[in-house]
Order: sequence, then structure tokens, then C-alpha cells
Amino acid sequence: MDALQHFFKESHNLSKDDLGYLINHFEKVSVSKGTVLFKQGMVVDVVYFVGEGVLHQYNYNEEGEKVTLNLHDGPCFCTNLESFSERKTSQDSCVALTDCTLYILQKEKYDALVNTNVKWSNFVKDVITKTLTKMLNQLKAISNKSIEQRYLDLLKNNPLIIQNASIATIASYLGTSRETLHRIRRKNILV
Amino acid sequence: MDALQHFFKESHNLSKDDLGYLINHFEKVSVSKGTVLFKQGMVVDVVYFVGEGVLHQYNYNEEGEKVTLNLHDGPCFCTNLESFSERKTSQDSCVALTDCTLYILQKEKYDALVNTNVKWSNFVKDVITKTLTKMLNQLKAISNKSIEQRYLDLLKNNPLIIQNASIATIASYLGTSRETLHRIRRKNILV
DNA sequence: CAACAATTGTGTCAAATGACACACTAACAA
DNA sequence: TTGTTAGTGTGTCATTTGACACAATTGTTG
Repeated sequence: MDALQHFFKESHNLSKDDLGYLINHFEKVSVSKGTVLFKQGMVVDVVYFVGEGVLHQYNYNEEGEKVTLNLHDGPCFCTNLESFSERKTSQDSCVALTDCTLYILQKEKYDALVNTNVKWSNFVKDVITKTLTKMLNQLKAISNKSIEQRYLDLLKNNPLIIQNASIATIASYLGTSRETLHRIRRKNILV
Repeated sequence: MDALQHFFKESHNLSKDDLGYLINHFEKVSVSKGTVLFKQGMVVDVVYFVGEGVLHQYNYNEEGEKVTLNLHDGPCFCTNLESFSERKTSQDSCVALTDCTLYILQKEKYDALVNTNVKWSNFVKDVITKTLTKMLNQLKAISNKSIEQRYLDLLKNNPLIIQNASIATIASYLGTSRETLHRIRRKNILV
């Protein structure tokens, strides 16, 4: 439970007992590269916490092209939130690009946690609030950056993503074409 | 309290009593065009619910250019979430582009609500979850659309935004230049 | 009304991009 | 080994875009 404990210790103040209580809701698993974590058409009834490894979340647009929605590089959460919280079928799929250490939170355990008492409900509320805040800040940051700068940032901050995702996947993630990303790569070959 | 009641009735199941209890946390105000709702440097200690009207949320990038973060067209919530939830100073500002009917939720009232009991804490958690879900879906939708399509969607779904924001503001919101948006406008003059 | 500022409309041009075509390489199976 | 497949590297070209410059229009203020 190492990575998970570390994450909650860093991001939220919890007593030792509370931390133990929380961690008990998760189940640690190791999955190998290529494992499908969820797939288009199913209801995603778990939240994954990625301890180590890289996940690829994607769907297909009207033209049938694969569109990368997210490249998760632990430590972070990964799920299809709408599917999880409203029990809808997912339009996204998620596959492990590397061997991964994951911590699984089942929907029933999640529901039990948020109904324990007001403290735990507020704790989950705060985790979700932080997730939303983080996403808003990322969007702000992105809006001021060129594709090239975003690629260089990724190279610096998330080298595992660069090493394990194909150039086409990264291009789709950055919202550009494979060829343009290749030009950027060639130009920055020394970096 | 019309627009606010209507919003919560539509989006969440609440008994009459619960709806009344919730609504009591808000204060209805009318503001005129040009009113500053919050400003860079201050701590945003309220959440606004926009009943009617258009708000412009923006900040400045490193080059000192105004960047539009959001154009809020009621009914919707508007705040700086990070500033509100963590009492940090805001880097964003927010101005009314039209006369507006707003419903203000003070931070103290918010804190009181989420600490009432597990039911209300979970209610707020669900509102935030829905907000996050909605944003993720918008991002998905945007990633498949051209600037032109997004402009036409805005014209169709949020005509008040088109009517009240300048072409430069809308261009910034869509992530393009004033000139390019003008080309799109000229091309679709008949629409 | 005149003067001024702010916004919008427009043309030109260099640069960036996407689409297409195809060669090259690596990994893997038969 | 050979063939196959997926992924990557590369060149060409039409199109789109952003930047710049400036005209036209609108709105505001004295």
C-alpha cells in the first residue's frame, strides 16, 4: 500500500487510524502491459489509483479514429467518472501501456466510505474538488502553450509517457498530427 | 429564487423542505453590466450561481495578454474554485458582460451546509462530481471539433455570449486569433 | 457637433500545419 | 530464412493560420 499511503499523506492530513481505515477500502493489484482495465460498452464500477505505470485512456470519434483522452502516469486516479458515478455505460476504453501497480476501489466500498459519516463524505468531496481544481489549472496552463512546449514539458515531467506511448498516441493526446509531432521531435533531437 | 430553484429541481431530486433549506443558503442579487465580481489578487470567498446574464472570466498570460478562461451563460455556477476551496488569492478576474441575476453562496454558508450532516455533504459532493463530469464531456466534445464548428455551436446554443462578448474575447475563448474568427464569421454570414 | 477611443473589417504575406505518399526499421510469426 | 505487421522517418504540396498594417465603423465624451 506504499504509493497509495504516500499519496494521501502528502495531499491530505489524516491521522494514522484514519489513513488505515481509508487504505482498507482499496485492493492492491499488479497488472501486465496490455491489460484492459475497462472497455467501451461496460459500466466502470471501480476507481483505479495508479501507483506505478502508464495507462492509455481513449475512445473513437465519428470518423472511427482513436482519440487519446488521457495518458495517466502514476501517482494519480483513473476511472470514467460519469460511468462510475451514474452507472452509465462507458464510451472510453483504458489499457495499460506498461506493467502497473494499481489500487482498486470498488463502487460498493466507495459508497460505504461516503456514507460512513460527514467527515469521510467531506474527505471524498475534497479529493474530488482537488481533482477538479487541478484539471482547471492544467487547462489554464495548456491554453498558453504551443504543442511544442507541451511536448517538451511532457518529456521533462512524464518521461515514462514518452517512452511507452507511440508517437501517434502522443500526437493525438496533444491534439496534433503524427507528422507535426515528428517535426517537433526532429527539431529538438538534442534536448 | 426562481432560476436557482429550477436548476436544483431539474438536476437533483430534493424534497420541498430540502429545497427550501438549500435555497436559504443563497442570497439573490442583481448586478449591472460592467460589475466586477472578483478580481486578480483577492480571495474569492463566494460561489456565484448565474441565473440570467453573461459573465467573463479571464486572466493575463506572461506576455500580458488577456486570456478568456470562461464565458458563463446562466444557468451555471461561477467561482474560482481553487481560491474558494483553499483560500488562495485568485489569478482570475470576472466581470459581468450584461445585467445579471445572481445568487450568492458565501463560504461560511457553504461550510455550514457541508457540515450539516452526511446527506448534505454528499449532496455537495454530487454537485461537484456532476460539474467535473460535465467538464470532461465538454473537453471530449471539443477535441473533435474545429474552431469553426465550435463557433457555430456557440452561436446556436449560447447566442447571448455571441451578442455580448467582443469578437476578440470570443476568439480568445475559442483559442484563435481575432482575424481568424472574423474569417469564420464572414464565411458563415448567412447562418 | 467634433474629437477621440474602441471595435470591427480587410488585404498581404510568411510560417505552420495536415494530408498524402512512400521508404525504412524493428519485432515477431510461420 | 522469409513474410508480415506496426511503427517511425521523410519529402511534397495545398490549406490554414497568425501577425502586421491600415481602413471603416461605432461609441463615447467634452
